[in-house]
Amino acid sequence: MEINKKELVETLTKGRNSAKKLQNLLRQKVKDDGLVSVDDLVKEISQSFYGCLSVLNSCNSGEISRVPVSAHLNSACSGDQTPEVYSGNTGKNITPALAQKGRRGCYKRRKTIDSRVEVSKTVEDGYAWRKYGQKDILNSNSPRCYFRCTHKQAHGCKALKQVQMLEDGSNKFHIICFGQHTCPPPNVGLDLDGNHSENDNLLNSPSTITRNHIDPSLKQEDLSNKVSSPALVWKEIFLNEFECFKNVGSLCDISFDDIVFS
DNA sequence: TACATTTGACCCGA
DNA sequence: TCGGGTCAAATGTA
Repeated sequence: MEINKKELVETLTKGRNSAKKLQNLLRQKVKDDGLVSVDDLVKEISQSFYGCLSVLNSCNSGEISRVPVSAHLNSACSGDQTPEVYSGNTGKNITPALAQKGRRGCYKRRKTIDSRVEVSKTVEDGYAWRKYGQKDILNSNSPRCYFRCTHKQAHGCKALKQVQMLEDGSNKFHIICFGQHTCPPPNVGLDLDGNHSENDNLLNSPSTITRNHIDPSLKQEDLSNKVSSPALVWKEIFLNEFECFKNVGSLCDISFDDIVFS
């Protein structure tokens, strides 16, 4: 496949710089002055990453580890691609007890085409997630955990996430994301220049997914692996993104240094 | 007290 | 029919 590597690097760089602008905006509590809005920056960031993913997806070799399905550039930030989840009414009779309690498990099965799949060493992504279920999966020793955005109530955010530990000994997680976040972006306290932040609410957030949520037995081990600074969190996120791109054969000759940080 | 997690029940769809 | 996704009561935690 032929991929415009320069375009990918430029798009990633643009996204990264936009994130930095957003950080400065939010940190200084600058109100929308008409020059550039927070919403615009968030949109720009999302477009940058989705743009890269779309390029990769369009050249899908079958070896891609991160697959943004139905996520092309123009629709990625529309916020309306969140799948319809709950049917609420199937027309079937329900027992009085159920009618009184409200129906449970009433939903439309998610279509995988509305999902984004990734394999990552970390489960943290900066967003606050609330675990709403866990299931043992057939022929799998690792349970699958189900998360929804903590801000579902406050902001009506419909983002969902499924996390399951891989059984290949790689200590990585298979993550499936559904829908787009409509809540404010994650931690703005991250210092993109590698400095410590005054507002480190990412690591302190009780709702941030950790390995403990997937496998409580990792609790002790996880302490030693805990990221020590916001800057490292950011770097880790970026390296993870980059690792995804590197998994595509023709991109292997791009180094992380090719992404110019301003 | 408020919010998060656990866990069994319930339902859909393959 | 059964595996998987979600609900919601019970429980835990700060």
